[in-house]
Amino acid sequence: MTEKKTNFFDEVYQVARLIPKGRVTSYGAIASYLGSGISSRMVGWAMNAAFADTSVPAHRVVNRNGVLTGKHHFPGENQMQKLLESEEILVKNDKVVDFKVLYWDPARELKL
DNA sequence: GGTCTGACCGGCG
DNA sequence: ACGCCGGCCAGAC
Repeated sequence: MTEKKTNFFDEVYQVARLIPKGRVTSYGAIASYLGSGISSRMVGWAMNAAFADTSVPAHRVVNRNGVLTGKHHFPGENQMQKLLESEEILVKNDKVVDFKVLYWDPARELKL
């Protein structure tokens, strides 16, 4: 099989790009949407490379608590928050305000 | 070439 | 309620 084997990295990028503006999602949500053969940790690791890609809004991906866990990886400590605020997403104490409201679940939105 | 960590999550004690 | 551990894949030392 010359097919690419589980390049879940690309899959994560695709889903991340599908995140609507002003919305956020979690690593586990993407992992769950991609199905078995992937865990949240891998999403984060994939995001590490995705964050280097401006085409991938990695700043819209947060953890289950809605906390900007990966903000420390951005070029600026407040870079991630700045990007979120730029999209009308309020961030307080490194946490997304109304996270559950802005939460965008691919397994729910893309399922239909 | 083996081991460990890594932006997490969920279950179990 | 809190703490620890296991799990999934891949890259780095």
